[in-house]
Amino acid sequence: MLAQHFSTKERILGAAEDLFARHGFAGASLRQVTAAANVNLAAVNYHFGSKENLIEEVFRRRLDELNARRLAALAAANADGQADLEQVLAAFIRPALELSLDKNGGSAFVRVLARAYAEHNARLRRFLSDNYGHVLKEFANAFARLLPHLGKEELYWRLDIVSGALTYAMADFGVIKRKSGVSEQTHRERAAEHLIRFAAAGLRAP
Amino acid sequence: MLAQHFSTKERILGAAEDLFARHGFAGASLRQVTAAANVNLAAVNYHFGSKENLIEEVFRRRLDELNARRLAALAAANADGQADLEQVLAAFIRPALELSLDKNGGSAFVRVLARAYAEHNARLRRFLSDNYGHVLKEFANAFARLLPHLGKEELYWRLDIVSGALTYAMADFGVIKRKSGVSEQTHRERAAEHLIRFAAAGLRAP
DNA sequence: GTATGATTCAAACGAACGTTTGATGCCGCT
DNA sequence: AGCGGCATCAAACGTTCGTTTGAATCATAC
Repeated sequence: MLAQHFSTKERILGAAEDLFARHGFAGASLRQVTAAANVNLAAVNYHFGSKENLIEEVFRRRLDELNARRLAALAAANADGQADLEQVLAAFIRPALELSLDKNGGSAFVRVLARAYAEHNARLRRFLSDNYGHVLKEFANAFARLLPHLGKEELYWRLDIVSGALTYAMADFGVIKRKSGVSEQTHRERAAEHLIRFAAAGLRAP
Repeated sequence: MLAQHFSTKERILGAAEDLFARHGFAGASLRQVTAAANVNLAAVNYHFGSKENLIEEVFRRRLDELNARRLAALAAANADGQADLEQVLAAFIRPALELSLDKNGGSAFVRVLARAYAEHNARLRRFLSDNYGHVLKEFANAFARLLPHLGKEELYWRLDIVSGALTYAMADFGVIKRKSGVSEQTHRERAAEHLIRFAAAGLRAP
């Protein structure tokens, strides 16, 4: 399945990402994963220790970069004076879009991320909040500065709605189907544009 | 677990709904379900034929009523003259809210519904589109009349975002935690209010 | 009261699961 | 050449999975 010039660990991570996206964490077996990765069944427990650890590594591999990109984009937006709402939204949304366009399984990962929300699994939520928490805080602060008329609770509600819409849209759960003449890249870029416009108006609501 | 005065079928459906919400379709076993329902393991295959059929029945039981309520609310909103955007949004969102407040597992079901989106399972998607399709069409028409400045494609994108945000918010995936002084009912009603305000502004965006 | 059909039951089916084992291959070292 | 360690391998571990079976139990009708 995956090219031979990737290491065993990388091939497992890639195959796991793809199969977790398609069948869920419980629904994808290590036998399916190792078969798709063209490695021995025992390799998962040798390199990762357990299936649970493998799941966490699938997240860590992508989230580290996603978080870094989001913070960098936010810093860049703030660098030239006060950023406007659309710029901050873009700093949050565009890195997720770019990730979803990554050649090596990025589009699978955004769907895995959406599944993580559906799993109320305590260990996974804790892991994600440890890796995500400070990023969300930074963005909440940026939004609070731009929307001073909103109370703190009101703001949190709206940001929650935004991340829900983002998760759902990037994971392609909706009914909108990509038209045959439109490339996957263009399709997702349009999704991001619509999302930013919609979210900006929603956040500005009185 | 479930009260004894419910029939075997109903007890299975209730327990399945709860466990599917908590562990997913693959993650919840029929042994867990039948133990929680206090029925024999073989009862699932006797009454439903298979696990897949049981999953579909879990959906059918709730969706029939959810769809009927949404259409009734839409008709009522249109009855007294032209409904405004908030009324049509409420006709879509409030029935989902009421369902989530249902004493007998409604809040579990909205989470099951969110899982259904994450599963790209072809059979399940087909089943849902068969049972959901005409309702979404009706609402799309109502929104189109209220937002004539939006092109058809633009409108569909935005409705997709709205249903994503709704699914996510009702399933309680976000970081917003219910405050200790606030009842579950109040918490969800506030979520619906925020959602309607946010979505109305987003849909009206130029 | 007994025959009939629907339901429930304990037990078992083969298949698939995550994990472990111990042997074998491979590579850089002295 | 021989050693030491990582890495890979086929095979097996015990457990759990969805499903099936055939007997026991229940309710209803005559």
